[in-house]
Amino acid sequence: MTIKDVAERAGVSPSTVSRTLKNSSAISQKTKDKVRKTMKELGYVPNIAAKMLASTDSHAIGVVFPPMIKQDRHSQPFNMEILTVINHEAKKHHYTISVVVGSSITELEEQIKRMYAEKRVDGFVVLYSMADDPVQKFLRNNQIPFVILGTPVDYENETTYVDNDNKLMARTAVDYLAELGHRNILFVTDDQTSEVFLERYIGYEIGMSRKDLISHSSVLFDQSDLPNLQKFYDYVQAKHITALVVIDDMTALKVMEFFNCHGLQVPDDLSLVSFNNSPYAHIIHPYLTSFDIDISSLGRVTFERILALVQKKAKNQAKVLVPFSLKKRESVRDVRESRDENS
Amino acid sequence: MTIKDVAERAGVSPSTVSRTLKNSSAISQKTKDKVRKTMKELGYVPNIAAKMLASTDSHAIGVVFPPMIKQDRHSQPFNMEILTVINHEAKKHHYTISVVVGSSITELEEQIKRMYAEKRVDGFVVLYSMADDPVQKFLRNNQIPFVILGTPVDYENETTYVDNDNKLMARTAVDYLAELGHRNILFVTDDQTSEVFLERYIGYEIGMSRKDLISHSSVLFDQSDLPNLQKFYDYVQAKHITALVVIDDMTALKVMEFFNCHGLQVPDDLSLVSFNNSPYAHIIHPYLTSFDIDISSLGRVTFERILALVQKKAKNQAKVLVPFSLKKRESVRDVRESRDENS
DNA sequence: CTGAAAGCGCTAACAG
DNA sequence: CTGTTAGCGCTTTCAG
Repeated sequence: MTIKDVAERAGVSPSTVSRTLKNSSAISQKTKDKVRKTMKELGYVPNIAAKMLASTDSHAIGVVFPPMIKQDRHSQPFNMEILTVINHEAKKHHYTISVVVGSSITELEEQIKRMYAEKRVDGFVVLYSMADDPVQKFLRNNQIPFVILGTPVDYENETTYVDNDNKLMARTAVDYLAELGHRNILFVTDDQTSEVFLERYIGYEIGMSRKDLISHSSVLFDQSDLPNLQKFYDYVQAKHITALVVIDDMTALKVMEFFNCHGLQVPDDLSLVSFNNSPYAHIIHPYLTSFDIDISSLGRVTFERILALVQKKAKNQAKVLVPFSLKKRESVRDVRESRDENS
Repeated sequence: MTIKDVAERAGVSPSTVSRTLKNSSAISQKTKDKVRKTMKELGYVPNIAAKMLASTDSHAIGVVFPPMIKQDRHSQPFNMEILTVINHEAKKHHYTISVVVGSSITELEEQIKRMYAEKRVDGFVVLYSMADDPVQKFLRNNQIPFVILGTPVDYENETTYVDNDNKLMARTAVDYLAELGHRNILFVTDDQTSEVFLERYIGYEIGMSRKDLISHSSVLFDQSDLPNLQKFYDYVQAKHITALVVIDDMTALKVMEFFNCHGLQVPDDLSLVSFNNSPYAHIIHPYLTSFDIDISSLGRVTFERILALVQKKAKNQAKVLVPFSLKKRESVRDVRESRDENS
């Protein structure tokens, strides 16, 4: 089943068939219809290899996952969800998704280089962002189309990216907590290097200062680091912390568990808001108050952008911020009443 | 950078370079060395499209995920972990992984058909197994190489698959619980249609009958189905159930939470063993006693099999059972002492 | 053991 | 608006 067979059967030349495939405006509607009909009849499907060879584009996009350094990374439902959405969009446009996964940046880098050299993909979607990322550097230096799902650290004005407004989210978290009477609020994370942490932390700081509250350093929550855990606990007690903003739902769960073991209950003693609104938010009570980051939109827009780039329908840069929403559930308590009692 | 450039520079013909690439035995070692050296010098990377077109194989494998019907499916760390492992193996052999994900079987089917028609992949790895799966049927009918990660429902003797011995795992769970004095044991699942459920449930039944214990019907745990939840609770009370075997860690967590809300504690009132030993097993106390299914081996073996199939180095059928191990943690209690007291 | 040459199926000037 | 033709880079007979 080749283009030739179709051409012959339809009584036209191969190039006409090819043009019909691309829906070229240089072909009359009548001919197109005829050709399309015989394509259907013959069950013709274009051979990708030939198309790639002749046109040097592959109709495939590489999706680069963050390095799976810690086992925990695997458990972030985000990865699978975004893959599903992106793939769904890709399918609509007859694109295929190839993946780049690895346990180290180096591994990712090697794979990307090979994929690019082999011309297997037309461009990449990068699902993470961090400072001095060799992957990003390589893509940029070689002018390979890519879009970041996240906020770039460098070259922000030269790279296309889509993200939520992380700063605003964190500010919103602080505002919400402050409204309910919380004044001593802490930011907790499981990683202090990622750009998303940085953005959210800054948002927290801004939010705090706007409310004339003093912001604290972020605390790194690592289940295996007992001494620090102890310090964290003491700090919460000493500073009369009543609320925590936590980097993601899974970490929030762990934090909750930690305090629970030490006699502090969420939300009675400690309120908690986290990010992502993943399935983790509904597993155990209290269900988590969490920001919905709208993964569907993130994925859809991301694919639209990379498509525009590889098809050169877009100039080189664009940034898109996808709206979020706060899902209010059980992990936050209104502490105003106690204040009223005292006053 | 084409094969021609290399040929010219090395003073040989393009076909010699091509043969060197395939490490053909018809080329002298000396020539190979020379050619390889100049390939290095020139940084030559073969063009996949050309290779595909000429040889009709793509050096790519499609990985088919289970239909993401419920949001929860996204949260199974298994998917991401296995993808990482398979991709790692693929990389070693210079293969690329393309994914097939979707929210329905139909979506998966469409994608597979297209990928195959376009000759984008040489074969597939299917990460699930269920009765009357159109995907499997399509692959089988068209003689497309594929291996199932899981146990096939039909045509077991004609299809290559790799899995843990699910029956034996469930039996082992029962044995372990029985050893510690449990006699009334229930099997809990969140899905009664998958083959893995069936296998494990049968294993449970066998285990029970071997110990002369009466096995119960499996209970379907659905957080949103309150009436059934109530029946479940009553049943546990009425039958003096002391231990649960639960289909996976995430469900186990939910079950634990459910009983906790109703005043039954794990492991004091109820012991619990689950499957997969995923990160969920360590999030909150009591940490889960769970079967480690050795995802690394599963992934590695699976890729080996599909590679053998697409390279026709294997006959059409093989089954591999990967060993498992039981990680004993906090969710199971030894109840023998109380029995001793009574006797 | 090595080279020459004929494609693989499609695209994209270039003509008409 | 449509056909002709020359490749894209690699594989693979067929000769030698």
